[in-house]
Amino acid sequence: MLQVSHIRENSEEIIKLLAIRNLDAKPMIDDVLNFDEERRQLQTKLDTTKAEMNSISKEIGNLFKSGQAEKANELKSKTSELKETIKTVEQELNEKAEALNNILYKIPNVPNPIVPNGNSDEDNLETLRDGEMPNLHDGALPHWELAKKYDIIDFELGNKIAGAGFPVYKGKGARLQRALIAYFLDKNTEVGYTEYQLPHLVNEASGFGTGQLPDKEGQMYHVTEDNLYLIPTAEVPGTNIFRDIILNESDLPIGITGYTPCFRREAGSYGAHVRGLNRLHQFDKVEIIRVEHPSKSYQALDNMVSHVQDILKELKLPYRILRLCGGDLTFASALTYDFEVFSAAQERWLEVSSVSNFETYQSNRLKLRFKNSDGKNELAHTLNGSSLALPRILASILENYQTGSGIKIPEVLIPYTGFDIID
RNA sequence: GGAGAAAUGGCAGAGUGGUCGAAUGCACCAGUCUUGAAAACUGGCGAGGGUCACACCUCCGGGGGUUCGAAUCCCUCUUUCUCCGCCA
Repeated sequence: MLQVSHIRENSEEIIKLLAIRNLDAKPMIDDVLNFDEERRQLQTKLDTTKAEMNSISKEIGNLFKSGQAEKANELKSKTSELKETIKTVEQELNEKAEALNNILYKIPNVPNPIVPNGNSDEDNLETLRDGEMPNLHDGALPHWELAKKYDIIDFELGNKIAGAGFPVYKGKGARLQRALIAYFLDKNTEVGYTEYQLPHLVNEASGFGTGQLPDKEGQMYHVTEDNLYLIPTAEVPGTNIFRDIILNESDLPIGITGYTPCFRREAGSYGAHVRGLNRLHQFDKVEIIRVEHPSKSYQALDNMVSHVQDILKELKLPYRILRLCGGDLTFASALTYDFEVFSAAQERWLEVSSVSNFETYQSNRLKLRFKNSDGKNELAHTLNGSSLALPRILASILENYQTGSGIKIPEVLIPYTGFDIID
């Protein structure tokens, strides 16, 4: 969420930038400013009343000590009115603060000025296209048919065991999946990310910390018995490592990586049950997360982009990078680059990674701060990205690397798979 | 799952109704000394709100209560530790 103090000082600019998201933020910002003003007035009133109460209490204590019980009891009778005032003002204050928060939760992050205008994914700005388009042989198949032909992914079996969107990987398919995970983790740790194994379920506080709650509650699987949520991405447990802590400036930058399965209900989403691996309820992903000094976060974002780029180059997959437009930008992000890989047999681009800078939007809610050179506590910037998401990478490898005699394995993966062809 | 104990600042650890936002030690920061470092000495050192800045208010695991007054008493929840049971 945005900081109230920041809104107070930059309301005009914020409204202007939020317009990039096609959002008329003026009414909400005005509400914030009004509620904040009222909140502070109530706070002052409460504080002075409490101060009065405190000084009377102190006096009573002194009177008792000096044996003037009668006087003390006289004073006591004065306090009941103050108590009443404190109670009612406190309640008003809580209501006001809650109203303020409820609006703040609804205001998305302020986009970076370079975010292009636009309504949908069609307006995203392609910033780079690279890699060779494969020349497929006649009779090339989409990955779901390849999966069947070589018996490496069983969608029906997953359907039987759990439901649609829970594929079962078998034999070389399972091994390729494991190879990709290991390869991605190695690539990430090579450039300095620390590997973590994280919980796959998180509590309510963590869901709030990264903003899945209260808004997107319906998108997560909820274990009601224990009030835990299955993670939709490693971002949730990974970023919550840093909830409620104050770092030293010298601790920055921090980079972590982790593999986790991701669980998504995809409730109400368009094409929830599209074919093959394109959209699943459970999938694997290796994530990178960074905590950065505010002055360096955009440099870090560039770094992450070129890192993901390196991996796609090594895998020799044709890809493009998109700078997401205002209409396609996720709620908490200030700037996002999406990576899409061209899947030759489907003849379409598939999103395989999304790399974002959240600036202080997450850290404000997380209370993730560092002590800056002035000795003041300052919110750090958080960033994250997939490096990378498995299913669509797998799909594009299967499709792009298919030949008449089997599916070749990208060279960099052979040490991980132990075989060089699926046939 | 059963029985017991505990939760205080970055860490350790005092504090059982008022003078406690909290002793002390360690860690950390600044300075003196030193060629430099260490040691020693001096000073500083939790967070949030509020203010131009002060004042002032809040926070001793979370929530509620008793009281003029709560870190301290009561209720409740959570977590941790020990023992027993079960178990990959």
